[in-house]
Amino acid sequence: MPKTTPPAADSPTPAQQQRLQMADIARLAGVSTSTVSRALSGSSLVNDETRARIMELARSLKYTINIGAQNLRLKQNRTIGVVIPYDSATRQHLTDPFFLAMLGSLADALTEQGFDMLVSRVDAEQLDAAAAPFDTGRVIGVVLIGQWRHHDQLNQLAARHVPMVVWGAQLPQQLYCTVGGDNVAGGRLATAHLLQQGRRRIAFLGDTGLPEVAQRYQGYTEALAAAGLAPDPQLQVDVSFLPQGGSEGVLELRRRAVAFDAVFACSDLLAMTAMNTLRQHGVDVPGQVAVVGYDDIELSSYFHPPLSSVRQPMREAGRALVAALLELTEGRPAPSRLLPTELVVRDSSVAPTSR
Amino acid sequence: MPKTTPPAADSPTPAQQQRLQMADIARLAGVSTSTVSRALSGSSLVNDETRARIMELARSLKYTINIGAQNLRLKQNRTIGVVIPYDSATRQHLTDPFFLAMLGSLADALTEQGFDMLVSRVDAEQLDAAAAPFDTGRVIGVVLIGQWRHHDQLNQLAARHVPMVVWGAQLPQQLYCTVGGDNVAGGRLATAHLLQQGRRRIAFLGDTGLPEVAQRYQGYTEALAAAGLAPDPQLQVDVSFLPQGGSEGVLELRRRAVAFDAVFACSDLLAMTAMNTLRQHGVDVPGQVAVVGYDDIELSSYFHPPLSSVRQPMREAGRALVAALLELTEGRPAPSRLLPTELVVRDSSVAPTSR
DNA sequence: ATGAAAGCGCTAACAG
DNA sequence: CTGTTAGCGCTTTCAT
Repeated sequence: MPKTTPPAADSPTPAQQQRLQMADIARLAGVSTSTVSRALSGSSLVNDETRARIMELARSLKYTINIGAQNLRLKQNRTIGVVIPYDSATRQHLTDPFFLAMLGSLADALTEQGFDMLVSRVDAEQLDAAAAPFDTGRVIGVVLIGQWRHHDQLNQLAARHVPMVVWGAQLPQQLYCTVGGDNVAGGRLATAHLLQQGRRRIAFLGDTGLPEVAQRYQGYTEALAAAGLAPDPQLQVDVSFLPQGGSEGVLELRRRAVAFDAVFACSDLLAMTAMNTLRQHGVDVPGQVAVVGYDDIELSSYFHPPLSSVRQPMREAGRALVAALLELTEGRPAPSRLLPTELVVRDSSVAPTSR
Repeated sequence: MPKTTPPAADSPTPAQQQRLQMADIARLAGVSTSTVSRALSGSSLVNDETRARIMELARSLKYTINIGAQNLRLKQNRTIGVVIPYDSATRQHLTDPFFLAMLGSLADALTEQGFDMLVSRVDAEQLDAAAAPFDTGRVIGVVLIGQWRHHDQLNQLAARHVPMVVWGAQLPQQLYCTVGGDNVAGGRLATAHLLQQGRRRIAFLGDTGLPEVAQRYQGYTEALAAAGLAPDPQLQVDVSFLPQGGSEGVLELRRRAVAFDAVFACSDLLAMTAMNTLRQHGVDVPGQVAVVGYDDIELSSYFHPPLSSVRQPMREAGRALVAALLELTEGRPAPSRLLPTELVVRDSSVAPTSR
């Protein structure tokens, strides 16, 4: 008769609920742990009847294999890390809805693929910390949302062979894999649209020190050039992605006493606060100044007036990031990807007369 | 002379970068793994010089202890699960900024405490799936964001001794720990404020089938009662938390042909879409109808008109959820907590005349 | 078809 | 102070 000692009747560590483990199931089923292991993994090496019995037992006792031990033995892991850098200067707290939407999209894509998501935040000034969950073996790779100004640090991580894919812009001499929206096209679309609305003095709100913004600015200049216009440096303002950036941008433009009849902002949040500030100064949107934002966050369509915006394909973004990362973890190269952007035209950029 | 075989020069599994491990460091330092283990954990049992040498070696080689193996040996774990249920019917995709803000707040609180965050999404109709990361030993406890209508399922989880704390309302006969805003007070504050603005016909937008909403409604009726008014059922509309809910609510009120001079919406998103729909119907906000929302998401202050809202203390919420969960994982009881709410008054609820 | 035994990478007695 | 040994919970040869 097998011993039927209840699973470790002592309670030494309060944290340790004496969890059921494979040995317990084995004892209860009157077989060895090998058999239980095989049965639970659906091995054909085990008698059908035995397997059924074991599985039933496990299910009724709500036994589940300890993934940590399994991972150790199998040298496998199905967790990937998602790292959201924060700007240490502004201590920006994950505030832009776009980042959050990306997080949701990643969560969905990972769930689809049967992966777990370990989320962490790191100081953007110390991006190498992003590799910590990988170095400690917690995750098999890392998705980094946002490259900021840290191209070099990212290259270093890549050189260390940390499987990593970054949401951001493709840059020259880049050792890491990026997935990002087509920022040049996005900038071009927005600007061309504003030009088409008859606007000629289009202000650009965004910090061109950031790669993604720089590319949008390039698209902006391209569209201007195509219309035979030269960009006026006075119309470009380096503002941060913090919400109040939109307000500051508009104020700066007024300080410069530069005339403008449109604003292209590099995020919807910026566009919204810019619109508010314009309104406070008695400027009609879109009558006097047309506005286009970027990202097309959900709220944009509910804003007043509804905000025109450049949409990035979020669902696709999450999938592409995950797909690329999985390639890398398999040891295969992952080419960077550029996702298409589209312009969503709403009231903020279309003067009533031209509608 | 110690053998200096390079760490497993073969590359069998492409997924397996041959990671550096403790034995390698030990060999390189000419000591045993025990000594390395002790040195790295800062044990005083090891010679200062030896420890320094080992640590230097580890650092220069970027060696980090494999957490999985360490956890297994130590039977410890510093990962907690954050589960975001989604409504399977509407397939609502993590869309409300409030949930996202909560996620950020939790990330911060967990980082502060040196815990990792494993995020997963589960179908709200099968909330028992929320326990999976715990059952498999991946996490030591779970924070559930939102209780929806699944009080009973949550009770079952608690009965199974899954360490879990839920963001939501305190309910009678509840076996699990909740942390939540004081919904009754929130409802009371908002309603009292609207009454004070001279409004008497205050519509309530929110599905009272949800515990949190029911409590806000109770606060609403209490405030009405304090003013000697009885709630008019015609003024309450069960709308979902989806953004379009606000619009549907307003349309329903018009269909009922019921007069109202204020709207209290159970989320800011609802309030915003309600305001848009009112405007589309030529109703002035706040002139004819004053509006108050709930959650005070960041965008509310940038909306037009800026939205009055009941604020929940997000930073505190994350901290409280984490603190309660850690208590539970330590085997101590964790009492449910009610966090204070406050009303943030902005233009949407204050008619220009009364300003 | 099943069990015994070894070992994934680490730590903690127990000896020296 | 340091090394040897055993074992965390699991999977997998290798026998039987």
